Amino acid sequence: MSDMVSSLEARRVRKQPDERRAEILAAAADIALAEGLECITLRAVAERIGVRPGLITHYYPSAEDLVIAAFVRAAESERDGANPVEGAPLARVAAFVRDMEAPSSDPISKLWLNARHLSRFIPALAEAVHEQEKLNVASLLAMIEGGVADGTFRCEDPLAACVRILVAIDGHGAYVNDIGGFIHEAYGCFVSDTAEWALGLAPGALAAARD
Amino acid sequence: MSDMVSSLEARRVRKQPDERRAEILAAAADIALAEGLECITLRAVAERIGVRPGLITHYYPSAEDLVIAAFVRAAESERDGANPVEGAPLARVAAFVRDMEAPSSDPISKLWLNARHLSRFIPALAEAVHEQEKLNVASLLAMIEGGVADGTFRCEDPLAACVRILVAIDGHGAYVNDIGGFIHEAYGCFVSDTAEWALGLAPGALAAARD
DNA sequence: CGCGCTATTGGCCAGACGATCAATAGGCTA
DNA sequence: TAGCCTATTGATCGTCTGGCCAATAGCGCG
Repeated sequence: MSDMVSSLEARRVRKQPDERRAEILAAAADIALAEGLECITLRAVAERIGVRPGLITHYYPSAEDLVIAAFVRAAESERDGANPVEGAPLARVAAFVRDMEAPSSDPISKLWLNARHLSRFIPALAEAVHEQEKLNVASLLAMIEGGVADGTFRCEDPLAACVRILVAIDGHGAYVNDIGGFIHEAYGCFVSDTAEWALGLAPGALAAARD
Repeated sequence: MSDMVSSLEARRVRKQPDERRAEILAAAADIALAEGLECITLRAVAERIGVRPGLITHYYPSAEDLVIAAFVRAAESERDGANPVEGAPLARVAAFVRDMEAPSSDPISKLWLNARHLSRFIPALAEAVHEQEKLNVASLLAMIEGGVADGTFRCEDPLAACVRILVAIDGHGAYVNDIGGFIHEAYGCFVSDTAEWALGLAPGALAAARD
């Protein structure tokens, strides 16, 4: 037990560039979700994976690029992770809306709020946000069009309904950092209510679809 | 012309503490609206009013307190500035909604987005945001209740309608830093549409109320 | 008119940030 | 097993931040 994984680990580990790059990006994405994009510093990322700050600069010469890449990765993994492609349109939208309103979505809500604000100062991040937005639109729009085709949803303009639901999600997410609960229960189910309104469903139809 | 207002102004001006405090707060609020809360630094505020950074610390020993005070002041001045107490409820809500959707509200939208995100790291700011929220609710709720009383609006729960409209405003404002226009016109009039839905108005009723 | 109170200054500190570069050492290959 | 390529380090720089404190000078009062 002379050289176990001691607390003062100083052993230098050499990895393949691709692997190291992926490791750095994963660490940065973790920080983005858990602590915020502003906390993605050379030193914070380096410490998390047990290397020296200079190495982060070596793989990401511009720290700003790492921040943007971390946001993209976090947003992508979130979209891929919780979007079941199976099931009826009503059930899929109901599940999507439920997830968005659930506390489990707080980290991703915080990330989007974070990225939307930071886009003010980082134009390249604004572009990445816009790109991820379009992907979210495509994902939700597909669900809606499926429901319109089989008569479940009743709306003239599926894209308009999609936009309304996504904006509602951002409105809901804007309060993710608030203290205490909100003033009224209408906040907690704002996304559901808006979705029902936008999709021409009866009030409570989405809540009922969650068996 | 030996000593005009030269570019290298070094003359020391002595003011009353109250006056100086107000001057500092006003400068900080200006920065908050124009550049963002993160740009309220001792040096930035000092330079704007032609004093040395140390003086800002003298009046605001905690720079964080100045940031919070600047947000409160900017939010208050905005609420006081554009809320006509006269007119019919329909006209007042229509004007309020129109203002929120207009590009002229971009600075205040950016400020709220900014404050909501920064609340994640500054608990005291989160409290201030919550306080300003309650004031906004009270202001809008009064308008709505007036319209419900005279039969203009048809909604069972005025507070629920108020909450829905305010959340819609935040959803709309979340895109204030986006590049290019949005994908669909449903975004541009999301607040109007949501307000009509929440208040039991016919689609287009608010737009029509803007003579 | 001159004195004293205090608003204001100048200087300085420690800490965190991104970035750069020569020196080092890990691990594959011959 | 010896050696080379390069991934990784350590050290250092310049800049920004908030915060502190003694010294200075503006302005009102006597």
